[in-house]
Amino acid sequence: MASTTPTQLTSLEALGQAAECLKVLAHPHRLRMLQMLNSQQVTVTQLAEACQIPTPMASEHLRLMQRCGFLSSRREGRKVFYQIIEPHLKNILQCIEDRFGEKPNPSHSSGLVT
Amino acid sequence: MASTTPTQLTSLEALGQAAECLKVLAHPHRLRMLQMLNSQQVTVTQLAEACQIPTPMASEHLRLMQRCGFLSSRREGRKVFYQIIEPHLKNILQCIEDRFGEKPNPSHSSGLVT
DNA sequence: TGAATAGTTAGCGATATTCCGATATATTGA
DNA sequence: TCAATATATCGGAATATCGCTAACTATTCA
Repeated sequence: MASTTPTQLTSLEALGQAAECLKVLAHPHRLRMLQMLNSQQVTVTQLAEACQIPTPMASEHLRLMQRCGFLSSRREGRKVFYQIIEPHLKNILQCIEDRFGEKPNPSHSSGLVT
Repeated sequence: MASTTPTQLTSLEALGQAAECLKVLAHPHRLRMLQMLNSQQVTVTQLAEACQIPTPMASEHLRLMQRCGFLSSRREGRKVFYQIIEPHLKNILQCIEDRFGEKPNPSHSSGLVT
């Protein structure tokens, strides 16, 4: 029988997966890493520096994001490059930037502010 | 000494706020509540039922979402109605549904997939 | 006023996250 | 092989979150 699932809601199971992913997203350092990986190719050390954290922590964050399917990694010499492989991530990052990104240059803003 | 802030990244401070909000989003019951509130007007009890949780927990989730600016509430008799007031939320919910929502009936989908 | 309905708040144990220092692995080059 | 660089993993302490039950407040109506 299971739940009634009144309208056409997403199943709680799927929402559970979504929540897991959002939980991974929900960290300032991981967000910054993704933002960087979204536009450039950077090393783990560079990511760590950009977040002002020790390298091991950067590595941990990256592993977490790899585990949940956001990233893949590739080694080149002694450096490791991570890249975004989850296609929807860019969209979500864009949403987040729309909401939280500073607009230092609101020249021709579309003015959809409150 | 001081970070370089290489490109035009969102500040860690802003990303911290974003992370807070994402943390609030990152829960299956809260996601379902938002999904319902996005399309209908429902009571706390109805939200609790849809999530299959006791009313007090639903109330807690709603309070949390209200605190972080997602929702506002309005009393009508003995019922309380919550509504989404964060304008960007719909966008983000849409992104989440695009990624995690089952497509049981892709009849006249707008097909804006990659 | 008193009972019923609708929501909220409080307290608490179990579990999960976060961050850190220390240690380990992999690669390069002298 | 040894040292240096780049990244990864481990163990643990502090903290936060989750889910629950019980008790409380607000509103309606008989």
